[in-house]
Amino acid sequence: MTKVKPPQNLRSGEQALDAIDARILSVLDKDARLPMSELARLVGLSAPSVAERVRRLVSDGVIRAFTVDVDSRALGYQIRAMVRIRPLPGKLHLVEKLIQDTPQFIECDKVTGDDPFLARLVVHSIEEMDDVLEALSDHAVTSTAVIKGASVKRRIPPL
Amino acid sequence: MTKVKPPQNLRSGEQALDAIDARILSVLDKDARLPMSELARLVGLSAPSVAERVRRLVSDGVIRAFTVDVDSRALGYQIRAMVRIRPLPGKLHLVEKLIQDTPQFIECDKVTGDDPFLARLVVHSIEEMDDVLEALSDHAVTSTAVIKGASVKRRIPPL
DNA sequence: GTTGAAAATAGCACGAA
DNA sequence: TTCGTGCTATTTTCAAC
Repeated sequence: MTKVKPPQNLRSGEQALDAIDARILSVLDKDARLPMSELARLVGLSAPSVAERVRRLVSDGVIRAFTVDVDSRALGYQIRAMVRIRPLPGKLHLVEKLIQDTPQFIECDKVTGDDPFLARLVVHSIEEMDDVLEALSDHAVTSTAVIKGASVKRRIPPL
Repeated sequence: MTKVKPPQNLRSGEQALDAIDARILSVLDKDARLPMSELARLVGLSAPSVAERVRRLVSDGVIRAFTVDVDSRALGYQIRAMVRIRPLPGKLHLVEKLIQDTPQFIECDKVTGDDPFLARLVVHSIEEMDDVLEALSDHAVTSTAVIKGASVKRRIPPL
């Protein structure tokens, strides 16, 4: 039996992106405020064409939003950490709500495995980190890994 | 001895953001392509004023970039996972390079603790996940937690 | 997808609070 | 300093092709 690469799994009703869409995404990923006129120049199309393509990428859900990359350190949050959170029996939903209501958790995924939550935490100081984690300690066990740096900065998936 | 809340830790030469800057960040976080004129309307200032503030936020490094939030699922990457990666002795840098050279890893933090790397993985299928993880298996031990959903979608830190 | 015109927007200089 | 006004250049949008 020959092993074959599976085809790209596209959601129903979708078209694969062509090379120009890929370039558009790549350029917008670096600077989403680029004027359509210049984006057009970069991808070798007219401005109305790229504007239409961008609109299509948005309505297709490929582009979920145009947003800003905010540097939490520039805001004084000098410590970042990834926190694995394991609620005590019966406390899953309470803990999830606590996480959501703690603004220092700027991201939290629900995952499989021993620890149902994996959250990204930003704090100004070790003391603040302790405050946040202690607030969970009656309801969950946490494992904290301080972020020392990034090997891969957020990037778009291969197109 | 009285315990006091530490002051907000600002980087040297920086000013705290005022309420209007906070609103600007909050609005741009939702739609970074908003015209300055409308952003101005939303925060109650004139267009040149907000444009100047946005420029200042960029040059101060608070806004690192304007970018797009791309939905990996809309691109066919139907499985996301967080992978903890522990290189075998002496293979730290080799493994880091392997991660960087694997485009399905769309993010990777270097963290303290038993597992030096924590990476976000997107794949089209379980088979593709196996391919990616197997490529690491000679040089590292991995622990994979499949993402079932998000409790907290990426948001900006409290201002 | 392209071109060209109209409308909206951004950028700049200057004045006011 | 920080914000507002008026002008000009650029950009976006919509039409027709």
